[in-house]
Amino acid sequence: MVREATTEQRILEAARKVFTRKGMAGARMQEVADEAGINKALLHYYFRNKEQLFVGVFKGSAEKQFSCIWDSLKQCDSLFPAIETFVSGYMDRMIEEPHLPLFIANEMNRDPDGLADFIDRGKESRARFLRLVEEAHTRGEIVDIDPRELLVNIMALCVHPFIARPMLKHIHGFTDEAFRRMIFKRKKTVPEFIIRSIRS
Amino acid sequence: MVREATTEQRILEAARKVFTRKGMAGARMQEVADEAGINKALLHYYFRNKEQLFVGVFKGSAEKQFSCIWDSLKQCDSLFPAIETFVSGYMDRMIEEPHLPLFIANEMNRDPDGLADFIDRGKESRARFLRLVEEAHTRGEIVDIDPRELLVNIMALCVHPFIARPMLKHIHGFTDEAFRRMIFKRKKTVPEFIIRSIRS
DNA sequence: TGCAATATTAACCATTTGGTTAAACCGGAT
DNA sequence: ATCCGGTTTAACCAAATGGTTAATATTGCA
Repeated sequence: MVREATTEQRILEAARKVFTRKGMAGARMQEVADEAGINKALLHYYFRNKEQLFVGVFKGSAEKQFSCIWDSLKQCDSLFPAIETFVSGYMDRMIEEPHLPLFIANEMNRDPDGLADFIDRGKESRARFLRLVEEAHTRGEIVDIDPRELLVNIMALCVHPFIARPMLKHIHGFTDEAFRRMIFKRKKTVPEFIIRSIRS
Repeated sequence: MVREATTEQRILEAARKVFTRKGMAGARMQEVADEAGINKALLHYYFRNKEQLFVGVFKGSAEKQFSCIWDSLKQCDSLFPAIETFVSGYMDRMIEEPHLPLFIANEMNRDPDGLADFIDRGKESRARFLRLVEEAHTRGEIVDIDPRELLVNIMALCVHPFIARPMLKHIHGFTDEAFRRMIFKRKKTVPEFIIRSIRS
């Protein structure tokens, strides 16, 4: 029952694999073509050039990443469950595509202005989360903390293991499976760590 | 009174600038030569090829980074001051070279096995820190937490702003100066955030 | 001074790589 | 069957890029 993908989809999927692993600078058009099982010229038939293909990949990946993360918050209307949901959803997403955070960070660093538009997805949910923090503080549930700073801290605790994965694997001698287990453990311990810190 | 640097040092310094900004894949030998103000062939005179030059840069940068961070801990013999010292030292170091964390993460991701040796610097200090955590827990000063997980959390909170810098700058509309101010603020708030969470 | 070793350069080379072109393929409408 | 548009490919091209070479400049020293 698998609808066979269109050529354009096959290309985008192959490009996603190659670009997220090697980055824009390290990726080779020939490698994308091989991965997709097509002739290199077809890449230029569907996407004018490497830049266009890259943008197609980055846009899709970044928007999916951020919408996934933020949309999970829509049901939450109190802070602590929101934090739990956010962390859990974020980590689930990154387990699916462990290379994505580093890829996005990297390319944003290379071309901040050109790519800025693609990371705006989920702005409303983000604003809503910041409001949840303020309200929780008003109700005296949490200590006084800059909501944006709290958000940075939460994202830091979620993302960092995936950014530092090769180093963690080397220092701790993690296998892929052990790394996965650590992430699963963190789905519980990270929200606990955060909430212990801010609960008043 | 500035001792004029040797050509090899000039090359390494130029290469450091280019490599840390563009990465191994994105860096161009010609650009390094231009940055150093010398002929491209000289690069191959002092360093056999791009890979060797890259290794020279990475080794120096990574070892300086990690030794800086860990050596700052040597005087501390209780946990909370150690955390304050660690965070403060880490951030000072990264303000000097904001691109380094992403560079290291990126290249470790590209060639984990080949570069693993260069990130081992400071192993003893690291072990000592883990012991400090255990002792603090034994004395009942902190809650029960996996010391390695605590360390990951601390590093996450230090490093993440530099990894996500372009995104933070875009979302929060930070200028370079505003970003610096945020980091300086975090030198105080991050240790507070951590200690609030683990103090029992 | 002059010579030998080292340092530096301009010119060049081979390969890689993004991109183009013209021809072939293929499915559907006439 | 045949024509036609969109699709796919093999072959090709020019620029970029890492690397080499042979000649020149510089330095230290006998």
